[in-house]
Amino acid sequence: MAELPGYSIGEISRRSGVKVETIRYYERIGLLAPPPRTVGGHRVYGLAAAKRLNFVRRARELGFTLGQVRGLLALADGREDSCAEVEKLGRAQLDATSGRIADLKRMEKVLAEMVKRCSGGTVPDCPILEALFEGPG
Amino acid sequence: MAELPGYSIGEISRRSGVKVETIRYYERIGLLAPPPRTVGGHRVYGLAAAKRLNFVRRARELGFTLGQVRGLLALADGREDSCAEVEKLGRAQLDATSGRIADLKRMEKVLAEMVKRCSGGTVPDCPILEALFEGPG
DNA sequence: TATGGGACCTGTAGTAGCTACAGGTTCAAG
DNA sequence: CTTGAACCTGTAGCTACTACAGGTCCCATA
Repeated sequence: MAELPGYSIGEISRRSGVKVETIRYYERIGLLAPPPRTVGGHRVYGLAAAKRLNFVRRARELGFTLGQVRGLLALADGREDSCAEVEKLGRAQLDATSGRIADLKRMEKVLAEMVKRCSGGTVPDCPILEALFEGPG
Repeated sequence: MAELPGYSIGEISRRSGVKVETIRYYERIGLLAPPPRTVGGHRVYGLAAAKRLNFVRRARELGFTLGQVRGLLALADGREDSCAEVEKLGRAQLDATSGRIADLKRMEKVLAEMVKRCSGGTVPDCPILEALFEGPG
């Protein structure tokens, strides 16, 4: 009976791009199933773990919260007709992202205006501070 | 000797748009000077406090961290030739904001692509989940 | 086979920036 | 004078990690 190849947490970290501490954290909060251990207590992973962690990392990079990632993983696991659900989550995330961009663009505009007004040289009263004090309330 | 008008924390909260708990929090972390109290222990503020809190709120809305806000307030207080410093902070914040927008736009693009691919109807294997599993590593 | 040192282990505490209690006191209107 | 809304303190919780401290394990080399 051939042994399955086993990977240490460090190895799986390298393969997934998720830090060792973060992997342990994910296990602690129940996002990841606890893997088997060596006699000495070290975690031993299969390649599926790296795939799963890669999924988590990607989703996090796209702005999904860990709660949402949990949902996505559940959908991915029990796969019957989950696609519509997944699409809903994806769409919601897309909307949230677009909204966040709009917010930041407004901020960017105000900041650019502030900085521009400041660039005029030495001003007695700082226009940036004025802008912050006098801005809409 | 006329008494200065005094405002309760709730009043100042309404005037500044900063929540009561948050005002107390700001005081606790030393962002705000502790105001005088009534005999019974209630905080009594002047209008300057509302102005300052308004400043903080505006700066926070523009994405400055509390540490940066602390810096801005210090610059605003000791006002001699601080304008250049303030401009530097503003410019840095502008850059950070632009960078964040660029990040989010990348995310938005990927999400939009994922969702679009999903919209084709009933698909056997969910393209969103695929994208998350198979994405760049 | 002994050993050195890097990788691993657990558990706890810290980060930002609030928010939400619990359990009590004060203030102001009626 | 009574009621009840607003205030008080102090602590714990939230998200998503990150950083220790203080120990143990694994394995390549001598």
